[in-house]
Order: sequence, then structure tokens, then C-alpha cells
Amino acid sequence: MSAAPLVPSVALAVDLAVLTLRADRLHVLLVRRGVPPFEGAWALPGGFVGPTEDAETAAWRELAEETGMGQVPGSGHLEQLRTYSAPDRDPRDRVVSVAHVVLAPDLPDPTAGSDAAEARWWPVEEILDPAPAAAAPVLAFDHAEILTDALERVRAKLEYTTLALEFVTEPFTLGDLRRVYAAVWGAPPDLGNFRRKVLGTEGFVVATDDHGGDSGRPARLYRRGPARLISPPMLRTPGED
Amino acid sequence: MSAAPLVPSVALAVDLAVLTLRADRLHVLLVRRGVPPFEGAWALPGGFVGPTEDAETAAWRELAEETGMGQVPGSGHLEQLRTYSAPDRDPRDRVVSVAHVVLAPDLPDPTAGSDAAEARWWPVEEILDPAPAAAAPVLAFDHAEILTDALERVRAKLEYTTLALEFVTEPFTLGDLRRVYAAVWGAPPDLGNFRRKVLGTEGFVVATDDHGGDSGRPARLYRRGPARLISPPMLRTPGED
DNA sequence: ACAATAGTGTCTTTTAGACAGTATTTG
DNA sequence: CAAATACTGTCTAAAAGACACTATTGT
Repeated sequence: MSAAPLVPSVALAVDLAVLTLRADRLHVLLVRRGVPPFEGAWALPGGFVGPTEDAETAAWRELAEETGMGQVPGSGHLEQLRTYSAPDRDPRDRVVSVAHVVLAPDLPDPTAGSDAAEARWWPVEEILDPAPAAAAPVLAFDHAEILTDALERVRAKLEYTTLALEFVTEPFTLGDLRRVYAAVWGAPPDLGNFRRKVLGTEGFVVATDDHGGDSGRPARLYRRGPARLISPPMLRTPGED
Repeated sequence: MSAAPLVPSVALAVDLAVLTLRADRLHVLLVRRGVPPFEGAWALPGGFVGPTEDAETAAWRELAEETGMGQVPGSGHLEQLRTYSAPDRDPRDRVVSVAHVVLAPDLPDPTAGSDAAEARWWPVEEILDPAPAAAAPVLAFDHAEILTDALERVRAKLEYTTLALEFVTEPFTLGDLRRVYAAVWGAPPDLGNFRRKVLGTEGFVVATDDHGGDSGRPARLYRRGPARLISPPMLRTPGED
């Protein structure tokens, strides 16, 4: 006979804020819940952590299930955001969620996962802005808070890391990269100053000999460089959102 | 009859990296474990999250239990660090820990807590450095990794926030504040440039009319200002560690 | 007087901000 | 040709880095 559990147990979940760029706007992957609670509501994709997994492994697995994104290095970035543990964040059971942020280059339209009735990309601003016009969903659980925190994390990290590279596919132009900053920060950095900073940061990008582009003068194509930090940082000053 | 639990449950804990400055060196609060596993080993203080608590509330409670630090605003800073969830991080049960960082001004020597046989402040460098001379303990669980991550978080945040204020008691001199940076970064920032930056950042500190100091010319005394961000940041360039 | 710390000033270099101008492509 | 984007250059302002120098206290 063992003592009553002094140590309450919780269900451990992961939630994913999967961000990508589509048509120069930041989008987040949402799934329509097929099971209670919040059945029928839109939510961030996620799932429970298996008995032999850590949170990050579970997050990669869920990501693969929802999007088909593999753990292929260089084809996406996943990092822990923070843990949400309010006792009543799930109205039925005690579920603690380790939220993660995923940055991905443009992905195909998702297919419904196992426990999701539907899945699609939504422009982030439509989800977070109080614009009453659009048919933007109200997210289940505390997922709006998670998305807000994820967005602020990404905005901040574009300042002092080369994380913007995770949003583009190789090869890319400096215009492509600049549009990443424009979409995340809400306003494009000055053209000349942006080029000076990117090209002046050793290892940010690696030039190729090729050129390409959709319209206008063909631009030089680049690949991702090995640098991970931008020092001193590229600060955002213009209209934040 | 309900289905077998597809959702494995875990025990949810918090661990605290409580950092303070003593004699111009950064110290961390360690407790000697009084119960298995790792009985007798040194570890970060922590405990389990109660059924009606979120992780941060539990962290504040554990902090009060271990140190007597209350939730008094302005007398300490607590923030979530990250969650450690490796399935085997506890050799006996599945325990997931939401680690937190606490910055505190110099506190009295701790008293043993409920499940801790002993508690004391240890210089951080002695714990993390591979100096074989000192009788520095090897931390239980993955607590050395947590401490490393906590230290890097604090080092980074001193660059772009006014968090150094959390290490000093009011009123304080600019020399006191500079010694915080020296201890955390491993080398003091240039005297003149540091003063220019702190005094030039509106709301970092608020001057009083009083003077004080232990030796040398008495210095003006300051109180904490309302500013939380330093922009542009004060970058650390000298010997990092 | 000397040690110790506080406080000020200044010169140089780096970097960012602002913006003008030229270049090369498509329609 | 105009539109669109790529690319380069330049002037200015802000900030940091590296110091030197003066000021005020205790011993």
C-alpha cells in the first residue's frame, strides 16, 4: 500500500506555432479541432508527449504529422517558446503545454491530421488583430496568447540572429530576405541599409554566380551562410506592426 | 469502462536558479538533497507544482520556502527559463521541470527547507568551471545544464534590459551597478562609457541627493528607474567569462 | 602623500539613418 | 518608353571605444 499521491500528475502536451511566409505575409498553421474540448474551434496544432519522448522530439513528430516537414536539417527551425501551465487552461483535464515556435519556408497547403478535421494557413495579423471584418477565428485554449508570444519572439530574434533565413528557400535574393523582415516587422527596412548590413555581416549569406527574380532587374542569388548571430544587431525602428 | 490512458501523465516540477551577488561574485543557491534520488547531492532548489498552481506560482512559493523571499514587488525578479523534459532526467519517475531564474539582491544565508538537509550559496564559477582544486559539487539531475542556461540568459539580458537593478539594494551607487556587470560578464565595462550609457538611458536610474560609499570618494546614490529596456543595447565585448 | 573610488571630457572609429542616383530587366 | 526591382554611393548623426584628466574622500 503506497501513500496518497502528494505529487499530482499532469498530462504533458506540446503546441506548435508554425510560421511561414505566403505571398509576403506571415501565416500560421491552424487546425480545426475534431474532438472536445473546443470541438470545431481553430487551434494551434499539437499533441501529447509520449512516454519515451522529450518535448522537442514530440514537437518534431507532431510537425511531421501535420505538415510532412521532416527533421531535415536546413529545412526548418524549431525551438521551445515557453510552457503554459495555468491550472484551468484546459477546461476538462490538467494539461500543461510546452509551446514551440517553428519557422518554415513556404509549405504546401496542409492535409488534415489524425485528430484534426481540417487544417489551413491563416495570416497572423487576421488572427491577432481585432479587425471585426474578417471571418478570423478565435483560437481555442490560450492559443492566442501563445501565438502572440511566438510572434514577439520571432520579431526580436530577427534583430540579433540570422533566423530570417529559415523563411526562404535556396537560392534566394536579398529582396526575398528583405521581404521576410518586412512581413515580420510590419515595415520594410531601408533598402540600402539592409543590404549593407546583410552583406557586411560575415557569413550571413553566401553569394552564388547565378541571378534570378520574378520581375524587374534580375538579382544575384544567395544561399544561407553559417553565421547565426548578427552583432551588433539590426534594430527595428519603423512602425512595429 | 474507459480506454487505456493514451495520454501518459508526468509529475510537474519547478527548479530555481536563484542568483545573487555576494562580495562581487555571482552566487547560486544550492540545497543538499535529503531524499532519493541523488540523496546527499547538491541540487537547485525546487519542488512539485500543486494541483491549483501554475508553474510560476509554484516557483514563487518554493522561493519563499527556501529563502523567505516574498512576492514583494521590487525585491526580486523571477522569470521562466525553459522546460526540461528528457524522459530519463529523473532516474526513477517521469518528472518534467519548468526551470526559472531568480535574480535577488544579497540575501542572508539560507536555512534548510522542508526537504533539504542543507542549503548554501555557491559561487557560480566554482560550480560550472572544471577547476579540480575546489570542493565544488557536481549537481544532481540536469541541474548543471539548467544553471548554464540560466547564466547565459542573465548575461544576455543585462545587455538589453535594466535587469542588473535586481541585484542591488536601494540606494546604490553607479559603482555598485557596475560591479554587477563585472560579476556577470566576467570583466567590468569601461568606467566612463558605462556611466555615459546608464545615465544617458532615460529611466534606468533615478538620482537622489545623498551620497555614500565604503571607500574612496563618496558616490551619488541612486534608486531603480522605471525603464526596463536599454536601446540600443549595451553590448559586452570584453572577456566573456 | 598615497590609495581608492567618483566623476568629466575628448578624440576617434564604427555604425546606422536618410536618401539620391545609376543599372538592368520586362511589358 | 515606363514600371519595377537591383544595386551603389554619400552625407550626416548617433553611438561606442579608448583613454586622459580632475575631484574627493580615508589612512
